[in-house]
Amino acid sequence: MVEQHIRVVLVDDHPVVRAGVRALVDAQDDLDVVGEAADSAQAVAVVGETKPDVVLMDLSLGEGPGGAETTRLVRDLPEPPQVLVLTTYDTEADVLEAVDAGAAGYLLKDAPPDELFRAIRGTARGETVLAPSVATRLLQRAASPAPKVSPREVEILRLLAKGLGNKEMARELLVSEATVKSHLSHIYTKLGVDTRAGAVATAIERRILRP
Amino acid sequence: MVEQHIRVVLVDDHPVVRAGVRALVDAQDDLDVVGEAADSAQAVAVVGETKPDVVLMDLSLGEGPGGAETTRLVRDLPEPPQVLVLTTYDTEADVLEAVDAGAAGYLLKDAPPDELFRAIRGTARGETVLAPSVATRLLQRAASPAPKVSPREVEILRLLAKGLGNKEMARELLVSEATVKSHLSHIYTKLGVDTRAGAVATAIERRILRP
DNA sequence: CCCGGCATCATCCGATCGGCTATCCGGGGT
DNA sequence: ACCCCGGATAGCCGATCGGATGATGCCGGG
Repeated sequence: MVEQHIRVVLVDDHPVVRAGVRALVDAQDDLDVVGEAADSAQAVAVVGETKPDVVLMDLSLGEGPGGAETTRLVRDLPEPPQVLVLTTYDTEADVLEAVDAGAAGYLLKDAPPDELFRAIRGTARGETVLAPSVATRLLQRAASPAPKVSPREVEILRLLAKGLGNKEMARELLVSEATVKSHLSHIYTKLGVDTRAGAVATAIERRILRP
Repeated sequence: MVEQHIRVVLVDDHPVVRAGVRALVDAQDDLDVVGEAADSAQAVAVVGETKPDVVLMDLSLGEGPGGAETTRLVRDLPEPPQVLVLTTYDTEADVLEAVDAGAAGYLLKDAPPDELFRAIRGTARGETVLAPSVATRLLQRAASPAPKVSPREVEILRLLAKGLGNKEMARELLVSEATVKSHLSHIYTKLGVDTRAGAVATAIERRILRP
C-alpha cells in the first residue's frame, strides 16, 4: 500500500485559490496536500523536495515563467509528477500549450469539487482528464478543418491587438518586416479575414486572444 | 457589542474560490461566513435571509446577471449590506460599473489574505477600500476626462471589427468616405490608439464592443 | 525518404490608411 | 444668444498595408 495517499502540490499565485483547493482536497481521505507554491521557482523547489504524485498547476502565475513553462520544468525533474492544469481560461492556445508542455489533464476553476477530486485521482493513475467544455472544444476543432494558428502567429496577433505596425512588430520579435507580413498573410488566410482589424476581432472571438 | 462579529456572504461561481475564502475568513475570530451563493438569484436570496454585514462579490458569475448587476440588486434590498468586490480582473469598465452599482470596495483575488481581512473590516465600517492597483488606475482616469464614444462612432467600430475598409463603411452607413475617416480619427483620439487593430482591441476590452 | 507545416527573408506595386486642415449644420446647454 | 459638440464633408500626401510570388532551412509524421 505505497499509494494509499495521493500526494498533491498546489501551484497558484492566488492565496485564496490555494486555500480553497487545500481546504477541499485535504478533506478527502485519500488526498494530501503536501506543498504549495506561488510562482515558478517555488514550484520547482517544492516539487523537488516533496516528490508529489500530482501537481495542480495554474497557468497564469503573475510575473516570471507561466504555468506552461513551469509544467515543462517540473516534468523534466527526476521522478516527475503528473501535472493537472487547473485554471480559469480555456483558450485553444492555452490548452495546446499546456498539453504540449506535458500536462496530463486540464480542468477549469469553476469545476465542482467532485470533478476536481475525480480528476486528481484519474491523473494520479496516469489517465488523461479533460474538462467537458475543453474536451468538447477540442473535438469540434478536430472535426472541422481546424484553422489552428501557430504559436508564432499568436505572438503576432498579440502585438497586432496592441496596434503595432509591421515595422514595430519586426523590431519587437527580432525578425524582418517581410517575415511579419508573411505571418500576417497566413493569419488572414486561417482566420478568413483580410484586414488587421478583422483579424483582431476574430482572434478575440475565437478565444485565441483574451480581451 | 452588537457588532462583535462581522457577518459575511460569499458570491462566486467558483467552488474553489468559495472554499478558499471561507477557509481563510472563518479562521478569523471576528469574521463569520454566514452564507454562499454561486449565482445572482442565489445571492439575492441568501442575502435576504442572512442579512450579512458584508457581501464578497465576484464580478463574473457565469450565466445570467453578472456581479455588477447583482450588486445593484442586493443594494436595493432592505437593510442592504456593504458590497466588497473580489475579482480577478481590474479593467476600467469593470471597476466603474461595480462602483456605480454601489460597491464599497474593489479587491483583486491575488491579494494576500491580510489585505482581504483588512478590506472586509474596513468595508463593514463603511469605509471605501480599493486595491492599490485599482486605486492607481482610477486616479489616472479621474485626472483625464472620460472618453465616451458617440453612438455613430460605435457604429463605425462595429464595422471596423468586421474588417471593413473605409470605402465599405461609407457605403454601409450611407455617408462619404471622408466622414468615415473623420469618425475614425475621433475614435483613435478617444481610445488612445492610432490604428484600426488597436481600436478594435481597446473597444472590446472596454466593453464598447461585445466579443 | 519525402511531404507539409512552420518560420524566415526578399521584392514589387497598387490600394489604403492616417494625419492635417478647414468648412458647414443643427441641437442642447449656459 | 452664443458656443460647443456630434455629425458630415473635402482635399492632400507620405507612410503603411496587403497581395502576389518565390525561396530557404528545419522538423516531424506518414
